[in-house]
Amino acid sequence: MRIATWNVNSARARVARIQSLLTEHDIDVLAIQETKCTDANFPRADFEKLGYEVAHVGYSQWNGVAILSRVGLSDIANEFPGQPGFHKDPQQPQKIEARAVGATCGGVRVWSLYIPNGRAVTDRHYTYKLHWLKALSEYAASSLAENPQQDLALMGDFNVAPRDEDVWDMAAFAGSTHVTDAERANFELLEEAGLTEVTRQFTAADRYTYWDYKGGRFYKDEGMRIDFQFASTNLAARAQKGFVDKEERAKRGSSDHALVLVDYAASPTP
DNA sequence: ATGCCTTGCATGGCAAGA
Repeated sequence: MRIATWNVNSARARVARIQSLLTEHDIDVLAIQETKCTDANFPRADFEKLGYEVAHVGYSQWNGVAILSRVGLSDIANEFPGQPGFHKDPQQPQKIEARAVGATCGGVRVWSLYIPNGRAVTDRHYTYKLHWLKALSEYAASSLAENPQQDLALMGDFNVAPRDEDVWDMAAFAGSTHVTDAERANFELLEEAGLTEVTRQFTAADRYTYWDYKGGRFYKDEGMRIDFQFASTNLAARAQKGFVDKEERAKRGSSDHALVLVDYAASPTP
C-alpha cells in the first residue's frame, strides 16, 4: 500500500496538482494538511471522480485536514481523544481546531495531522504546540496499549525539525520555534510511545520537505525537514521505500511543502 | 532589521504561515 502525506497550502488553489500527483504516483492513501477551507468548500467531488473516498475536517479558512483513500475509508474521527484547543483570547473557551482527522483505510488506522506552528517561543501558541504534541503521544500510547499489533500511521506536518541537520543553518534559527529542545523532546515522545518515524531512512539524500516561499529558499536548497510518517511496530516493519517529491516543489505555483511518500508491503494474511 | 512569498477573506489590508 502506498501512503503519502502532503501539506498542500490550500486544497482549492491546488486541486489539479493534487489530482495529478494522486495519479502520477499511484497513491492509495493521501493525508492532506492546510486545506484552508470548510467542509462545504472542500473540492470533494474532484477526488471522488478519481475513485477516492474523502474525509475532511475544516471549520474556517485556517488549518483543515483531509484523508483521500481508494482502499476504503471508515470510522472517521474529527479529532483525537484529548486533543487540546486554542483561542487567541485566553479568557475565551479554547476550541478544538481542524488539525486532526482519522480514518481506517485498507486495514490501517491513518491520521492526517497538522501540528500547531508555535509562532514564537514567547507566544501562547508555542505552549499550545507543546501540549498538542504531548497529547498526541499520549493518545498514541493508549491506542497501542489497547492493541499493540494494530497498523497505526500518524502523518503530516509536525512543524518540528528534530535534528540540527534538518535545517540548512541552525544559526538562522537561533531563538526561533521548530528547533527548540522542548519541541524536539515532545516530538521524541511519539517514538517513546512506541511509534517509528519511517520516512527518514528512505530520504537521506533529500534533506528537506519544506522550503519557505520567501527569499528563493528552494533554489538555494535552504529548507527544513518537518513532514513525517510515524508507524506502529507491525506497519513500520513493512515499510519498503519512500521519497520526497522535490520535482513538484520546483514547479511554479506549488505548495511550499513537498509530498512525502512511503510504500508498505501487504499485511500477511491472518 | 525587515521584507523577501502565498493564501483566504467582510476583496481590505490583514492574519497566518515556519
